[in-house]
Amino acid sequence: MPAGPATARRTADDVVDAALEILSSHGLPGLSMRRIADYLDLQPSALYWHFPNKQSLLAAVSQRILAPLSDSDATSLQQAAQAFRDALLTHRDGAELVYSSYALGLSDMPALTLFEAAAAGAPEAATAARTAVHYVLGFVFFEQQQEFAARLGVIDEPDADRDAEFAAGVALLEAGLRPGT
Amino acid sequence: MPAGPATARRTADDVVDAALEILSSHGLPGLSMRRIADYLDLQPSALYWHFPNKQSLLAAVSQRILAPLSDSDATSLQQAAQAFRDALLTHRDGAELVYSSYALGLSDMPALTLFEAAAAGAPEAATAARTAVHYVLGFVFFEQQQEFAARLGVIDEPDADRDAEFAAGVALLEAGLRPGT
DNA sequence: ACCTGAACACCGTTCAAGT
DNA sequence: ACCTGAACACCGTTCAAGT
Repeated sequence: MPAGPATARRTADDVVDAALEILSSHGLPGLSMRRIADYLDLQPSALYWHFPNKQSLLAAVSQRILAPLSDSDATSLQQAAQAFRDALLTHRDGAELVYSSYALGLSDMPALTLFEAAAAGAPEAATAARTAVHYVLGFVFFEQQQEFAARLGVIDEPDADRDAEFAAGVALLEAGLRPGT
Repeated sequence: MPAGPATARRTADDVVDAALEILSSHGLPGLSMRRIADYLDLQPSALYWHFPNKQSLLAAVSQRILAPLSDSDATSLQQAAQAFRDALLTHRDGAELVYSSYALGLSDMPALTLFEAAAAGAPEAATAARTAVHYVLGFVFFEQQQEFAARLGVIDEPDADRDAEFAAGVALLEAGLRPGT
């Protein structure tokens, strides 16, 4: 039973770990196959044994970012939206990465079922769930791009009341769901 | 007064024209500086006389995509959202391009003022306008990515009732604005 | 089963130099 | 004022070959 770095072979999960690390440190534009390989002391071509291409690697990263949503016990749209946003904010550029993978049909969207459950009973539950997904993804994407721009000094300051602004948008959706209240 | 292609110098507007042409034919991933230069019979480096970098060129493209909104006479959220979506759908990957430029703070967002005007009077007009911008941008981004995936055969068919689904989301926002109706 | 090495066809950007 | 030519430091992906 040999040991040591010479036999330290990697799994697909190790690759996703490395990608998440690089995502947080360099952002989505800096998340290259070559950088992931470097981080794992591998040649870039080695990654193509674990994943057929970069998109499917990114889809696996997306799934991992959204994994915490499985443990969510949200019972209202507000709680579900907050849990979704928290998961996206955990890694730099999380919203953009998740959004692309989802739109390409390469990963499913656990937030959708969470939202549907939270809106259950309302006549427009399905529409509200989809609308909420777009809203949260869009809001956080915007939020994270602003963080990046602020770091570069391109724009002045990140908005102070982002939590309140986020909640206000969700409240509007909730109000639309219960027209008589 | 010399004539002919030897003196056919280009303006920044010509560059934006070329970029829009390439966006529609090759999509955002295919919109490279080198391809734009090729299209204009220029060296890639020539573009850097007209724009300091690719991001600012993209911001100019974004402004042109949104230009039709200035002529809009929308008086309801529904009308404003429809005009916004139409502008984004006019060019392939329009939503993604506009979204990034906007989030980076490189271009302003005419749809915001359009939405605010349409929601004027309601207590949550400002929040509704921002929420609607995220919703429309997110919806169309998703829609255009699905078109791309469908073209590749990755997913089966584009959703049939996208117009109705889009309108339903907007209706939900409008209902949230008028809680007693 | 998992990886190396080398290659292919690309990128954005800079900068001296031309006209 | 507007552009060329050449270079720099990158990309994703393929594929034969190694262990």
